[in-house]
Formats: sequence, structure tokens, C-alpha cells
Amino acid sequence: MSDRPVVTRIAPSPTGAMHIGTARTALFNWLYAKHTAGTFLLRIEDTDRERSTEAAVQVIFDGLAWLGMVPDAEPVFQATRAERHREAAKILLANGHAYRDYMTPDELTLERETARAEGRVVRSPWRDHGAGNYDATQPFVVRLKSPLEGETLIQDQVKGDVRFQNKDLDDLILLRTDGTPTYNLAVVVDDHDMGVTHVIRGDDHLNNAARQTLIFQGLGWEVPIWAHLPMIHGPDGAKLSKRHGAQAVSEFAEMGYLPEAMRNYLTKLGWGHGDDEIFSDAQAAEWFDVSDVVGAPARLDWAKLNHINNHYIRAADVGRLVVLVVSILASRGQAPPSSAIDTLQRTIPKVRDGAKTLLELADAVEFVLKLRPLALPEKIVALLTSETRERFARLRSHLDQTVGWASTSLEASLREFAESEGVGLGKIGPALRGVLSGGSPAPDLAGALVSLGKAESLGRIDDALSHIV
RNA sequence: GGUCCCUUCGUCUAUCGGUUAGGACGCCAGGUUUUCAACCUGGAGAGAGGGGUUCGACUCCCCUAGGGACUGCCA
Repeated sequence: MSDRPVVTRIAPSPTGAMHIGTARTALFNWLYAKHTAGTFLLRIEDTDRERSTEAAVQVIFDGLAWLGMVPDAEPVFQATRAERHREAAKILLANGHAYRDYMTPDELTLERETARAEGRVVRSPWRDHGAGNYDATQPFVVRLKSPLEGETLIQDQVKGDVRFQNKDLDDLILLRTDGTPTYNLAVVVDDHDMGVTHVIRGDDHLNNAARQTLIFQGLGWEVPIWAHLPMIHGPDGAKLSKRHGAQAVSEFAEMGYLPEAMRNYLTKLGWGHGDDEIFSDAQAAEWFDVSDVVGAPARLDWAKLNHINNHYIRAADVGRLVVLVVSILASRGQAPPSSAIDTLQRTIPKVRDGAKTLLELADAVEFVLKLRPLALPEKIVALLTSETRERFARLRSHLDQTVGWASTSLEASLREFAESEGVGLGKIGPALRGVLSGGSPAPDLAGALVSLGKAESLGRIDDALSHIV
């Protein structure tokens, strides 16, 4: 192929959800374009008018935007190009690479059955009729007249050389009875017109590649470089579906995965760069090459996704996490007051290490947002013996006098107090934790005190001291 | 049925004829410890099977088995 600048594209059909496999295909196209300083395009394959709705199209825009993959040009809507597709079919008809097929639906069904029984491909008796032999008043489809002999070679960037005997390739329909173009014609014409140099897509299209090659050739157009990616399977090895937990990009977002974590994980799913596990977009773009993509399907592994997501949650800007957590809490009907923002800002750094998703981060922050007086679970009330209460009274004033309300000083202060009481921290910790958190998960004691702030901390201790058993 | 693709630890992968087959997640054990995590240390764990080619095969070729895709006037 020529050394034209690389042009890749993602061509989803708007069906209502953006499959995670589509996202990964987009990612590889995007990375390869970045790697080669090329162009990444988006084409909406909306020729199925019944399923294609504006909302479904928006889902794709949203999905790509969320994943941070911005196409380098305005999207192309396939449905608007039907006239151009018909033109291409006319060219094929004119130059003998296509023919009108007047088979009726019944005849076609019969032929399909016969062909299958004979172990061959569907053939139309009309392919050998000369021009002018038609009754234009009858409905017809336009079919590609593909060669009966020889072979078509697909030099695939990930699958290697794949050979198809032309006799095994049927004459696919280019124009339907109603004159509308079919998928295979539209794809070829659009990819050509958009200047696509590399067709990187799911390997469910590998078989189509051979027949599409024939269309390119019939039109006298340069055939793009092919790269067919294996699909993503569920943890059990079966095709990814709803029962595996999620399959749409939006679902991953709702489950609290960060887009950069998804990019990192998805990139590593089917591709690798030595021992590198965590890498930036820039590194991925620098290292990525379609020809290095693994040819076998990969299984989605939630545990590993969680691990990577945790990494990015720990690396994320705290202010950004605050916003994300607030929106999750709001969706739960627990929107915190704006006065709690500072509290969240202090708390998130102390609880994020254990959070695998943003949902867990939101859970981890729950203790700090509770309103006084906290409802204490039985287990904690049981810890508040008279001995402990007396001790907590002394602890309260000790903390009150602690200079500097920070982790290190509070840590030291707590140890100092335990020592002065002649007990280990283990004697104080569980009860204090319970009083401060109300039984919800919370960070270490010093961390919890810092998260809550001095006034709230002392207030919660006061509440416990006045608690009537 | 036909055509095509795929096959390294449980999972994702490294290896591009010569390695004690490496890493990561997960798992197991120990450590740390005021909860849950996190964190630290160590451990178990793989070339689907059978033939070739070669001095030498995870790597190249063939067969078998097992997965998967396509086989629509859907995309």
C-alpha cells in the first residue's frame, strides 16, 4: 500500500448501547492513528433506519467522549450517503462487476437450501444473463459478480495471510429491491471516500474482508490494509453478554470505573508491551502497533480491571474525585451539602487506597458525612462500658489539647494517651472507631479524626459520653 | 453442512529456534495491625494432544481435539 498518512475509523451502528468491544476497537484505531500521527475518524452506520435513533447515536458520542477518544473530524452518517452508494453500484453494473438478480424470495430460499445441501455457495441464475435481457418492470437486487476461480488473499495485520477460494465467496447483494445499499457496499464506498487506509475492526468481519476486497477491485479502488481484532469474551470464555455483568460502556461508567482505567485495561486486553502493565496514553500511543495485537480472543477479568481502576483512583486528582463522589451520592439521594466539600477533600486521600471503584469510594466516605448524633450499632454500644466512658472523658480533653490537628500529631497523641492510661491502643481503638464512624468503614483513627475535623470529632465523642445505655 | 479464525500458569500477557518459560491480576502462607482495606515478604501455578522439520522447538509445518466467527434484501 502507499505511504499515505494513516487514516483509521470506528464505524459503529447505533443500536442503543455502545458495546465494550466497540470501545476497544475504537481504542485500537485511536491508538494506531496517534502512533502514526494519522487521523482517527468516526462513521455512524445508521442505514438500518428502524434501529437507528438520535438517542442511539448520542450514546456513541457520549461513549467516545467519556473514554476520551475524540475523532479528528466530524462524524460521517452513512444514511446520508445512499445516493453515492447507488452510484458505485451503477459503476459496477456498467463495468460488468455486478448484475441484476430477479430471483424471487421463494426462489432464493430454495436455492439457499439446495446450496447448503450441496456444500456450495448460493448462486443466482441471473449472473450469466447478458445485458438487456431484463424485464425492468420486475423487482430486482443488484449483486456483485465475483470471480468463480482463483483466490482472494487478505494480508491481515493481526491474523496474517488468510486465503479464500473465490468459488466459496457468494455474490453478495449490493442494492436491495427497494434500491437501498447494503452494508457491504456502503462500507467499501465510505471507507474509500473517507480515505481510510487501515480498516481495524472485529474479526467477525474477517469473512467480509474477502468479499469487500472484490468490491474494491471491481471499482478499481485501492484495497485498505486489514486488521481484524479478536473479540472480547466473558470470564467464562463465551461471547460477552449481559449475564457477565456488563457489556455497555455506560454500564462500566455507572459501576464506577475511570475512563483512563478502562483505556489502560482494554489496551492490555489483546496487546502487550513487555512487562508493562500500567502505562499512560502517550506511552500506549508510542508503543502500540496493530501488528502486535494478539490473535486470540481475550476474556474480561473483573479482578484485574478492579486492580487497575484502583491504581487510577489512587493517582487521580482529589478535586476530581470529590466531584465524582458527590454525583454518585446525589444519585443515591444523599447529596452532601456544599459545606461538606472540604471534608470530602480531606477524607478521600485517606480512604481511596482501598477503593476499587468510585462506588466503593463513595461508600468509604459515608462515615464522615453522617449527622450527629450518630446512631450507634449494638456492638459499639456494648463497648461503651463505664470504664471506657471514663477513659473517653479523659481522651476527649487530651485530644482537645493536642497541638495541631494532623495525622502525625494525632497519631502520636493517641499513643501517648494509651500509654498514660497504661493500656494498649487495642483497648481504646475499636470503641473510638465505632464512636467516630457509627459502625461504617473508616480509615485509621488518626485519619478519621483528621477527616472529621476537630469540632466534629470531639462532638461525636461527646455524643457517645452522653449516650444513654 | 461449508468457509475462515483461535489454542503459554485460573485470567491478561512476554518469548519472535537455544531462557531455571518472565511479569501482572487472582489465589495460598507469613508479616504489619485500632475495623475493612491497603502495604511488605514468600509460595503454588502454563506451552491442548499426536506427528514431523532441526544439533536443538512454546516458537516452523501437518493432523486431531476443543473453542469462536461467518454462512441475511442486519450491521
